Amino acid sequence: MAPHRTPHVTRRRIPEATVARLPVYLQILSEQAEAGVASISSEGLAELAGVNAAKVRKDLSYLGSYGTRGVGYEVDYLVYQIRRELGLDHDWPVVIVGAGNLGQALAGYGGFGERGFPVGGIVDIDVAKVDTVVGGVRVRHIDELDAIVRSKDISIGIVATPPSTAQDAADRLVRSGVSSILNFAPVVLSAPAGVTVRKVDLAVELQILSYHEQRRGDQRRTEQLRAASGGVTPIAGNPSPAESRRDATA
Amino acid sequence: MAPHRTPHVTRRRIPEATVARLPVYLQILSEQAEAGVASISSEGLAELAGVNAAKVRKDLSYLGSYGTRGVGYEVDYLVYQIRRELGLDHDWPVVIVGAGNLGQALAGYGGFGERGFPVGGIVDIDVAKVDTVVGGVRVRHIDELDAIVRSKDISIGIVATPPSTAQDAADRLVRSGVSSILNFAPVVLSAPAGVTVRKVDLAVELQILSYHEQRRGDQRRTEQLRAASGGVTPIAGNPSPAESRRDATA
DNA sequence: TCGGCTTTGTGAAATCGTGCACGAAGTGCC
DNA sequence: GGCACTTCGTGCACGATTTCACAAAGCCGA
Repeated sequence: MAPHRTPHVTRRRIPEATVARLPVYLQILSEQAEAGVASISSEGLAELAGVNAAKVRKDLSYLGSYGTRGVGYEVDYLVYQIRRELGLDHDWPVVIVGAGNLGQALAGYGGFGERGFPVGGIVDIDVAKVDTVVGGVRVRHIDELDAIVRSKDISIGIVATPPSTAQDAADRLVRSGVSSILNFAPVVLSAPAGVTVRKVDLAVELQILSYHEQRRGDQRRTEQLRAASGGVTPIAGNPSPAESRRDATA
Repeated sequence: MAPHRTPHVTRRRIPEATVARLPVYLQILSEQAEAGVASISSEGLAELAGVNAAKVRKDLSYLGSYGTRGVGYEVDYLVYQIRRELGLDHDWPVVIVGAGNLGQALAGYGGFGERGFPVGGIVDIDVAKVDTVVGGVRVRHIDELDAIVRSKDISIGIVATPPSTAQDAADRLVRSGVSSILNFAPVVLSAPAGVTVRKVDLAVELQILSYHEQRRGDQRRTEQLRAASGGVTPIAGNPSPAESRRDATA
């Protein structure tokens, strides 16, 4: 019989929206733990995370029942549970494909290693880049991708190539055995079922902001028109009633 | 009476989920236009964007009725309409706060300017960084933020500081008159109503992937157990039936 | 002009995510 | 031990989003 590592029976599936919020809670809770806070209420956590308290409770309820009524949640234990659920009880080395501007920045950005995702390798197709060192890691040729992935048992790959070669990069990653891909190239990648792909597109984020800016402009213009045309003068309402904050991802 | 610039009466509000997809369609359509494709069906666009065709039609319907039944959509016209709706008919200069690793990479990443978001300025609080040049832009001191924002009429700010100073950076941006913020720091920013905040957190993205990886591992272990315990042997089912692809943002 | 074919635009149903409201459970004071 | 108070866990209603299904519309060849 296989040794029973953790008694971690796959509990009910966690909704994607919740999964996207857990890392945020984790971040906040870690800070609180650091600051010596021992327990926190759903209200308190909600405040810090900028969400509704009921949502926090519902989210946490997917982990099981780890709160104490009348008291709140024990910070340390919550940190432990969330880390376990997210699979953060061990490191996940990542490999970066593309050592251009973005790839270098990602490799140089210490934040990954600290948070459990050390850069296990960075590769590029351009031989001129090979053997240069970025963020303490030597760039290797993309043909070595297989060897790197296998030797370090990597399952997460990061695509940081120009758009034209992104699909090729993804295909190579999949062939090497990677099953999760974080794509920074502004293209839609296709991958076989069983491989999770997430995309981060900076220009898309800015375009979404642009939409809201545009909309604000329209609104102001419309209001000015209405005011100028001598209708009922609005009595200093909120400058913008709707959306107050938005947190992305998901 | 105010001059009637565009006959752009604020049409019905576009759902946030749709707004997040429009930039992706735009990207694809621009490529198609480039390649000489004159018209495209919802089916074709859906295929390229990795979404459902009905969704594409509904999304586009929020722009008005720009398709021709039996034929499809005229690519050029669609590009024009989406750009207009997203407010991309003019540039939106941005200001970057924080000239560290990430700030430099963002400034150096040419993709912004090309897609309508030129870097109008980059500031840092550290005088040692001031006057260095990154991506063709001279770093200036954060005290000059006001002047930069006003002189270039900037409404979008990018926070690329360490987490500890991110809220301060955001506050300064708001005080300078910026009304949209893209936050790269791993903290939850608070901002007054009327200011749109979006967050991009690379570690969060990786943690979401980690969750899925973890889950896959659990599943495989469970299957092995089931198989080993001598039940009905499954006849080579899909290694992982569920999720095939996911595109991020929002 | 007509009939067959394609593809859009959109009601309606199904699904997913959010927030309220409240019973249940625990704490601490008297 | 009992009472007042706090905070969790969750059923339920509501709103947003997705998907289906199909009538309406346009194209084209006969």
